[in-house]
Amino acid sequence: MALYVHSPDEEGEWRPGAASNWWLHRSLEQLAAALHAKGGALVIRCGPATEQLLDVARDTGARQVFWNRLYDPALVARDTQLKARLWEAGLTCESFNSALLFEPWEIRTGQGGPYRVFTPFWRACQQQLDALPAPQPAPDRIPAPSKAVAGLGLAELDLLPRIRWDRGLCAAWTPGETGALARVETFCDSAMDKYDEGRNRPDHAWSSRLSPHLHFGELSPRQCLATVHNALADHEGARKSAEAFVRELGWREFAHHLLHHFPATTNAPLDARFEQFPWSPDDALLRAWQRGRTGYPIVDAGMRELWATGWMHNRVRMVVASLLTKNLRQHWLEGARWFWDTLVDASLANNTLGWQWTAGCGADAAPYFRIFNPVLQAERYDPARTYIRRWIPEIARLPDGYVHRPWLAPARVLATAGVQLGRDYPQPLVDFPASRNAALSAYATIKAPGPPAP
DNA sequence: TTTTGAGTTGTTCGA
DNA sequence: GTCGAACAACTCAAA
Repeated sequence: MALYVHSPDEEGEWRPGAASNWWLHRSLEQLAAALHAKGGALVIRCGPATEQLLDVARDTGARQVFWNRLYDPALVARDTQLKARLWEAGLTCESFNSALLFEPWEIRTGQGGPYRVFTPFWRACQQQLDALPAPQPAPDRIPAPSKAVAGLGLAELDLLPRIRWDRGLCAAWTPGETGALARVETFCDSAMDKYDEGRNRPDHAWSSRLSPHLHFGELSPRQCLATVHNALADHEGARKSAEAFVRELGWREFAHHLLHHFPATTNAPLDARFEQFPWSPDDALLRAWQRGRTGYPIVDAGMRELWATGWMHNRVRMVVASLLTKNLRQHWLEGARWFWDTLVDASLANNTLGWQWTAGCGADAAPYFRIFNPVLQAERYDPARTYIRRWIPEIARLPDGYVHRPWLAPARVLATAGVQLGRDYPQPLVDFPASRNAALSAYATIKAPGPPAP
């Protein structure tokens, strides 16, 4: 018998957000249907996991409990206690790794410690990739519970939004294992061979979009690996792109490695000097960024894509995060919390790594001068302006030369395109060169102090 | 212990 | 337009 226990209170401050809940509902719906089709059933419960599990075990007479491990710090603590309580109650427990290629504690430096830099971490992983066991096929039949077990209806979990803001999500995604397998097949067939370059292009569907499926366990990274290897046999020319794709799986591993070894980084910078960083909290700036009204088209396009579909292209994530933390000087946690609520692939490990990396306070020594120029990034990665025009229709009629920087358009051009800056589309919230220099100065204030005074 | 090479994804400036 | 250098110095990981 399969059991899902809904217990967001046990996830503390980082309980799943609205977009994650939408996905979860759809995914559970699919899972229940898939189990039913094989003769089984999904029992849904709500409440503290330990009590619910003990209760279900009493009802069913179950002797053994199996699950796949989770890695968010609050859930590790919960599941450790859970396992002890179940053993005390006479149940046999066994947990497995399905979510990751390697357990976060398995990969160690020569000194036995955790890695803080991706490249050596990934080199160490690569030496063990070939030894990974191949994924096993799912069973054909799943036995039904021997007697009826009380459970909730999915709707009782109250996961779907009350007002229908989820239409864009419905159109963009197919949650569930079937959708996940279809996505990975489509990716291998149509985009994998150009992934090395294509993954940077928000104007095309050339990234894998597997992140929410991976996050919800509908697909495992070992399955991804196996599928990619099979596809490689067909066209050898894609080797470089396949490596790039597998390396992205490696980043996911690295994020979990860091979260395991530095669990406080969900809320505090890994680089302690950043405790002193002169952030400049401003609700109006934050809100404009959230709503896609910064005046920088590539940023606003990304924020609107996120709001509409629950997802944003990774290249654009970096650009919007750089603008928020560096040019607008808003705390990276504000960005992390917004992503947490709006992303269907919100993952504590990946979200924490991404935001700390962009803010410069994370694991890799991100050089202080890495501040994305939203105009250059837009021209490089949205050369035909299709991404901007799709998400910012109010400036779509501007000629190519001004779509990425409407504030430079002469009055006559704006008038012809029917755009009045400040009314139809905002002026930039900040001047890029000035805010860039201000950010560089702010970084200088927290640089390593000189030698200690005598 | 010391040394050495290197570090996801960038931008700007000047030749 | 293109290209290479500069942008600080530091920390990490391995030899």
